[in-house]
Amino acid sequence: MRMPDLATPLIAWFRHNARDLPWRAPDFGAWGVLVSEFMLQQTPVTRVVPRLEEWLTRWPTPAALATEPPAEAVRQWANLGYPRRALWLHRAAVEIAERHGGVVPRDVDALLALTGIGDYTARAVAVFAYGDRHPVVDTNTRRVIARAVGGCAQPNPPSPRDLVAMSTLLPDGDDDAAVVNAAAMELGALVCTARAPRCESCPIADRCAWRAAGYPDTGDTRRRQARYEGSDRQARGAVMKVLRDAAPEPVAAMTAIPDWPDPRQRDRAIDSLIADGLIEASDGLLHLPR
DNA sequence: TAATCGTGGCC
DNA sequence: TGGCCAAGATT
Repeated sequence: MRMPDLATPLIAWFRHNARDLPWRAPDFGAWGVLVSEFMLQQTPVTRVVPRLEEWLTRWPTPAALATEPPAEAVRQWANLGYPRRALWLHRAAVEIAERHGGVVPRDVDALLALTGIGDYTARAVAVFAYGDRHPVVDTNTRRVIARAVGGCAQPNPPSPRDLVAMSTLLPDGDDDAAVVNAAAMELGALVCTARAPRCESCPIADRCAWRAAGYPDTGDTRRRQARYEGSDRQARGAVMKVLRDAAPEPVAAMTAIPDWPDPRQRDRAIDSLIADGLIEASDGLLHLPR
């Protein structure tokens, strides 16, 4: 099966339809891109934008963040969710200060060696901050490729094959690689969405394998998210909120979420947060990590 | 490989 | 209203 040229229409579409997002400013910098990618891991764009501005105003460089205790990163993270990302971003900043002279590395393997950076984030930084040619594959891109190339309604679970598939869509030179990567993501976010895709305004509809096949329901391998209400995650989130709001003052362990319906679950949440390094305990008091 | 990990908006 | 979804990484 020959691969249709998707890059050309994607580039043209992106030039006219890309959202004006802060990290797309030409002088935004590698640190800003790195912070934005951490925040964007599973958190919607609209919630990230204001927090990102605050973060970069307070810590304009990795070294600035590295001089602060992790507690400040966790507190500044606020309600973005998955607070371990704040901890990992702080660790990454320390590693960048110590191992890379305070400069966000450009090499993908060096980026992958940083705490909290995986296949997606490493390549996103190398491509969007430095303009190098690598495949950048997020959940949007996987869905676009699954439909346009694979003819399936939904992507398979993430796999190294995704990187190969995206590579074949990139133009040869470095110049447009970043645009095509960003365009595939943007198309998935705005047009080729998970629910109710807007195929009537899709720039590659005329070469979409899923459309050509008549939009078959190819099944759905996704697993349902666990219920949040009443979960350990909810208990952990409640504990973290109490400690964030109290910081820098510590909180007595017995009074953290005192009215939680299940005391055993509350204790389990506290223990797991300590194990994760998100909180610390001393003399029966809980506080954010110093 | 599969489970785990927050939070909030949307339909 | 409750399930689905959101620029993933780690273990």
